[in-house]
Amino acid sequence: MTASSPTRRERLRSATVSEIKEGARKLLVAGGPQAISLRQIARDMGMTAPAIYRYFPSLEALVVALAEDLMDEVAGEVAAAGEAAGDDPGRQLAAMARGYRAWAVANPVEFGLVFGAPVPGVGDLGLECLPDDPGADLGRPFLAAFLRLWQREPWPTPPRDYMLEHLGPYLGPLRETHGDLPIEVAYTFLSGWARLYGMVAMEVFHQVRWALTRPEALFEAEIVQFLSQVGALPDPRP
Amino acid sequence: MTASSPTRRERLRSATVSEIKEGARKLLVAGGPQAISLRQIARDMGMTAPAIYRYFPSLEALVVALAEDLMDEVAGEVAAAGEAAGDDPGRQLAAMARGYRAWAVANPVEFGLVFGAPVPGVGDLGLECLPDDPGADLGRPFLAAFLRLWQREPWPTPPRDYMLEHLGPYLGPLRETHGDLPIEVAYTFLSGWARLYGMVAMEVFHQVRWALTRPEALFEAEIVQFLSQVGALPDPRP
DNA sequence: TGCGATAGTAAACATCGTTCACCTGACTGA
DNA sequence: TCAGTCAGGTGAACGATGTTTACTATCGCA
Repeated sequence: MTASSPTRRERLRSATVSEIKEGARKLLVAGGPQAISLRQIARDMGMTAPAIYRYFPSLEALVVALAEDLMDEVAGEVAAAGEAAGDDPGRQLAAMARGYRAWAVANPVEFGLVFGAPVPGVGDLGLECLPDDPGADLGRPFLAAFLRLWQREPWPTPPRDYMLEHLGPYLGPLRETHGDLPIEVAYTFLSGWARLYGMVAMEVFHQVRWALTRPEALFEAEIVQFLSQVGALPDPRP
Repeated sequence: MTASSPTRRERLRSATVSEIKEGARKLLVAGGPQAISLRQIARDMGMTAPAIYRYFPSLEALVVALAEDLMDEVAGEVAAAGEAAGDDPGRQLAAMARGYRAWAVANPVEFGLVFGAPVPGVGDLGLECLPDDPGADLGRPFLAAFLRLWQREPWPTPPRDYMLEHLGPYLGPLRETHGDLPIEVAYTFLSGWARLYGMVAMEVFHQVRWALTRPEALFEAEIVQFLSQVGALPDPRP
């Protein structure tokens, strides 16, 4: 009576859970994480605040659940963008990077909740630090594309010995799920992810406005530069 | 009677202002931005909450002032690290990057307040989007080091025409204070800053734990890689 | 010495998360 | 069919918050 056919009660319950999370997101978007208020959500739903405690043990737990949903949402959009880009791993990488930025720019407050400073008790409890981290779902398609690209034709990287010594011992979580991952691919993936994350967070968090009025221009230039660096584009230099 | 000799009242006042901000920072570190409470600060100071309104018009204003102080602090430490690194601009860049990361790792919550998701009303009011942004003080020494490095010997970049067309029109704020800045330097600076910011934010915000147990290792590898890319290190490749 | 700005207090208001006691209505087992 | 269990919801209450208002005392300058 659990998975096969959800009983009527379970359907109503999950609908209410969704409505609560929708209300929380609306408040989040309108006024930031601080503006998420149980009482306001309940008012919007025509309920009273204590009723929400039948569905979430605390406000914090609700925010954690919302953050997990948002992580799933962005991971889904990124993966979809990659799949819609055809079979070439280079194009897939570009499409996924653009999809990630597009989601972030379209949902800046949500981005801050999921990818920003961990709200005390949220980031440390909800998103644990182990291999089944929700972040892994986001990284996986990037990793797969890098791997296919590498198998087709390797690109220049720092010397293998250096990476094996300085990076290898700390790739534990990554190697548990991808045991056969060449360290060159792991390095390039991590380096590229940091560049992507940095570029997007910088734009969404307003950290670059003092120097650049159109961050998307730099983003596109970096995509071209990075892809040519991993041999996925004709070298853009003359 | 303003600048020359601060009157006794002014001295006491600025001491109280500092004490308030110290209390705010203590609460920030202990429990995140949400934990900054006027009443708690006042209690710790042996006062009542409304007294603080003689010094700050609102809690938000206090947080903004604290954030500005923190930005000054990190900018000062970064600049000091650069100056302590001698005359070579490559060494200066490495020292400043390490100094930035060191401050962030030592003060993660403060980093989140200054470089994380803009608290609604804080990031948008306090850190305006124009050339006198406090972020500029942080970027300036990096920019200067890049410029000296470029004047000594240029490094390979994307083609000048591409950058002039796609990036040039949006460098307004940067060019107002550095009119003669070669666009290659501007691009390298922005790209490098995004990489540095991304690497540090990723570590401090716990966005990479699922793949890497020791982010500092990747950070150091990236410093080597980047510096060799701009010709500030012997190429680490065999 | 007197006066005015300054710093501080106490009380109050609206809001918040959370807990408790209570109620009600739907589903279930005999 | 009927009794009973329990999920879902309410209302009141507690302690905490930011903020405003009215009031008071004290410091420092003329």
